[in-house]
Amino acid sequence: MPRKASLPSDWASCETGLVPEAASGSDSAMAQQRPRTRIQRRNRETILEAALEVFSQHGFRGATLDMIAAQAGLSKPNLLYYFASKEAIHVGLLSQLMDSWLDPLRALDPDGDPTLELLAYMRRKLELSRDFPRESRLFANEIVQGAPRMQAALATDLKALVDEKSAVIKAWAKAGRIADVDPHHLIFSIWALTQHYADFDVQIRAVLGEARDPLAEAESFLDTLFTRLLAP
Amino acid sequence: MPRKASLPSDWASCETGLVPEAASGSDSAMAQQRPRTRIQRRNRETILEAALEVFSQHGFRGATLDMIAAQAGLSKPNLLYYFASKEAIHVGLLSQLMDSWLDPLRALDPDGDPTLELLAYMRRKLELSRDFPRESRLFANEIVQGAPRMQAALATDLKALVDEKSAVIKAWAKAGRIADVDPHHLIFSIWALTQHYADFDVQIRAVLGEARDPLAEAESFLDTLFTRLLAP
DNA sequence: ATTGTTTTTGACCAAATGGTCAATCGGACG
DNA sequence: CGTCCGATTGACCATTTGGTCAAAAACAAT
Repeated sequence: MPRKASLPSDWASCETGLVPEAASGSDSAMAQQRPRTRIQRRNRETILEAALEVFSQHGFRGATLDMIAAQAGLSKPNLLYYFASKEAIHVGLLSQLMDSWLDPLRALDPDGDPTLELLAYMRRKLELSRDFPRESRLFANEIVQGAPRMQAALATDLKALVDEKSAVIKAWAKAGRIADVDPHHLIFSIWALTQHYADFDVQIRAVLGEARDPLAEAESFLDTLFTRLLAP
Repeated sequence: MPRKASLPSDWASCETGLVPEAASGSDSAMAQQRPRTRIQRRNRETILEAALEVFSQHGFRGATLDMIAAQAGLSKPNLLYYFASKEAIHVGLLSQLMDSWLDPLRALDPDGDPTLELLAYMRRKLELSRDFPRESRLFANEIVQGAPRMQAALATDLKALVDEKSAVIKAWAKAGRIADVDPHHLIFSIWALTQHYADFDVQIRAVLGEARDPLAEAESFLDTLFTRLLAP
């Protein structure tokens, strides 16, 4: 697993509610879409990376175009050459993120061993907290403030996926293969417990003090927790 | 338990790291301290209440003095008559909050029944999420952004209290009265799971859809979760 | 080179925002 | 009623900030 990496991206300076990478086929008609030149792709990438750093640390309002420009090593007008507005950068980041954020849940296999599948899901989420804390905080910032730019995506895509997987979990419970717990809240608990280690990092480190590895300890603790919770 | 209430407050427009209500005894020497007139107490209260509403919804940078003034029904210069600056309001709110936030943990009784005590602690925290979601979000906002105005308090008071209670829990575990889990991470898990329902409220409601009571369901789910986790 | 297109930027702008201040208001008390 | 002091505010100010624009570089293709 990579310690520091970045997730995929796309062009669209317009509002992509949560549109995946698909539907890119036609490169013909309609104004410009998707990165054209290599330099465009590179600079958009640079800007999003810089914006992630700044937005995740200061929130949307707390971040300024100047900060992002400085972080990206570009001039402010140049940012706005690639993105229509500050908001467009933020939305770009968010929609890019949403997808990768749900992948671990998508990977939950209905045909696998219930407990192992759920534990694996928890571990994958914990890895995201370890490897992509900035993404986690960006998301947290957005949600805590009422998800002004994501509500739609939450109520449609997210809900759909969670409902689907909840049905799987419910079936497992009915079959007596795991304990009979509410699937939705089980998923919430995985989110809460794993993301907490990224979002509340400062608090956790302040309490634990130096010389401890919160994420490593978390893994074994959460392993125990969910193993006991799910035991039929 | 009150559905909507407010937590205690204090004057001090200066930075009260996290000073409790105590040490108020002398009302004599030293410049003005504490509310003098009734009207002052009332207005400071009004401002803090308004600020809580605004800060918790928009974060520190996202909130403006005009918003707070409007919410409080006061003029902007009037706000600044009662508080030295925007930051002073925020700090006032935070230090006032910290205390009430830790009360549930303080109440953990070393002489009580281990499982019942921990379950009661969890329930008390969940009640805070239900009755004081704005306070929870204010706190979350601050921590997610690196706790720029609270780090000191976290590393001293919070750590001290958590360490103290962790020792109690560890003793319970050693005595075989509860399962042998890491006390710090047990406490983290209680924080994560209970605060999640306040901080990520929009997400939870978006996923569950209307006509469900997240907090009520959470109580029985978390009851099950911690009961199973702690069973010796 | 020359021309046409894409990038880049210095100089600006209007709105928002935290904060100040002198002047006014209001009520308690003599 | 008049005085005094705390409370209130309209008008202002300096800075920040998202965003624009025309002109200058870079670059690509002929």
